[in-house]
Amino acid sequence: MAPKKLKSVAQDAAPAQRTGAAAAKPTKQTPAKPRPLTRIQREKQDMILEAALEVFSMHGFRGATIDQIAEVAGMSKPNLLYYFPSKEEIHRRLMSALLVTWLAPLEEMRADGDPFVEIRSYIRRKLEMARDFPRESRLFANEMLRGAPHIIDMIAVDLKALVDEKAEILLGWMDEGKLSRTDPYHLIFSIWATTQHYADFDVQVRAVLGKGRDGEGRFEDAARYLEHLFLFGLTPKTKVGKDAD
Amino acid sequence: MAPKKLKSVAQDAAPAQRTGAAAAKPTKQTPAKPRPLTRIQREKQDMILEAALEVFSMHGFRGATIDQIAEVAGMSKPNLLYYFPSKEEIHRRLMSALLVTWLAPLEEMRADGDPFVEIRSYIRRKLEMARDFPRESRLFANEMLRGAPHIIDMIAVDLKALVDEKAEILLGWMDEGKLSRTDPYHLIFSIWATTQHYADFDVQVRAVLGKGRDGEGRFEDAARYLEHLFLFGLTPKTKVGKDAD
DNA sequence: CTAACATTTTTCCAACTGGTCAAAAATCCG
DNA sequence: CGGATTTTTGACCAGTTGGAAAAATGTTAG
Repeated sequence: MAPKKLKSVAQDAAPAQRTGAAAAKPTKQTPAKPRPLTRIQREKQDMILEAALEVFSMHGFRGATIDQIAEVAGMSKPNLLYYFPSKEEIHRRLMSALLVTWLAPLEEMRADGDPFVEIRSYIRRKLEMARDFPRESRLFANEMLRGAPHIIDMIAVDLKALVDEKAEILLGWMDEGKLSRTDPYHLIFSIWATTQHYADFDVQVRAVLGKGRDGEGRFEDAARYLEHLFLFGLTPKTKVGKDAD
Repeated sequence: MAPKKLKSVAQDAAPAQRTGAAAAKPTKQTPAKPRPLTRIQREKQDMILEAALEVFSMHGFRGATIDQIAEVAGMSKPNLLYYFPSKEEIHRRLMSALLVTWLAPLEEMRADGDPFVEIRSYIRRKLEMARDFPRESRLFANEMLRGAPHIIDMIAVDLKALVDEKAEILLGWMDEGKLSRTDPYHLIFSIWATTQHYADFDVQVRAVLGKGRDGEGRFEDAARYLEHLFLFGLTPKTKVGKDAD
């Protein structure tokens, strides 16, 4: 229930070395002595990334400004730029951390589990993410809307591989008659779409549902509905006799 | 199949009267003599709106620039500003036209039709819109992601009213036992989510599905899958015996 | 042709943008 | 303490942004 903090994003990228052209070595990677990176540095970087998440997720990359991010992070623009070399770099860091987080729930789907249990808990995990990390969801959506310029590669490689793998599992279940036969890819798409909708289109959901039944109640309604939609939609005809509530 | 042009958006807003403070009357509306608006003016305005749709739908309001819109529209920035007083106004026009278009498919859902036929064709209409008007879908999504600052009122009033009405219809069908009993609001949300996903997350869908099966095939797969998902998920237990396909 | 009008282009501007830099201020550490 | 280092700040810059003015160029009716 309590939104556990996402794994800290910071890892290296020491403050911009300003001493001469020291760090200017265009060796692409500069792993020569990553310099431990003090606790304060990590904290500040996290504050910046947190603020950047807030701003990027609302306005997209181009619509966000460094000043705005700096203000939300509670520091001056030059100070922020002391910790990150550029706006792009902040975004990059945010995106690569996000991708890991975003793929995790699907990775957990196990071939040796019960199909319905696996799918149900996958849906629930995704729905929880939409509830607990709406900004991450919007950040992702913003990137997608723009054609995913910064992550298209990872999408086309890592994500595709993962989905291929899970689609195979789903197909296996269908072959065994444990699952109604449909397109496993579009099945996954529909889980993504329906769950993330509650984060990305939150305003609309709120406005349409009105005041009553907010927060947790809303979430439970959505969870119950989606469960109904997917499970009964996927129940193979042979097992249909089951009369659940 | 051929994406029929959306209704022309232009309606009034004559070229910015520059003669003195003529049009400066801050009376909010300036309907005093709308001036017929020549064919050429309407064409130019449409070109601008078309270009603006292209740009706004990719970069969001803040991320889009007038220069960019002007370039896409094939004219200079001041020339564009001759037809529209400001960037905001262009966006406003685009949004209000969009809302009408966006609500239309749901309005067609009739209480006196067959539930499954009605829902099926609603899904198909929405899916066709995602295919034929992806930019409109993304424009809408972009606005939602930012909290819908420009259309929250219409969402909370007109859209809500429409959804309330249709939810009532769905509830009626459920009462009559023609539809499995679930939350009608979340049902509508899930239709929106699953169909618009194909426009908004097109890059991802493409990347995951890979080269093969693009365009029409893709669309048909999605349509077939969604039909399966929703219809079987909504089939009341009493009618379940039907062994399709 | 020409006056009245519609359209387009050129020039300009103030505010904002991402980003730099040197100096000041904090902090660390022996 | 005092020097070295890290962090923060203020001034600054070149390019971009939304937009205004006005001059220049059509266009059209009489």
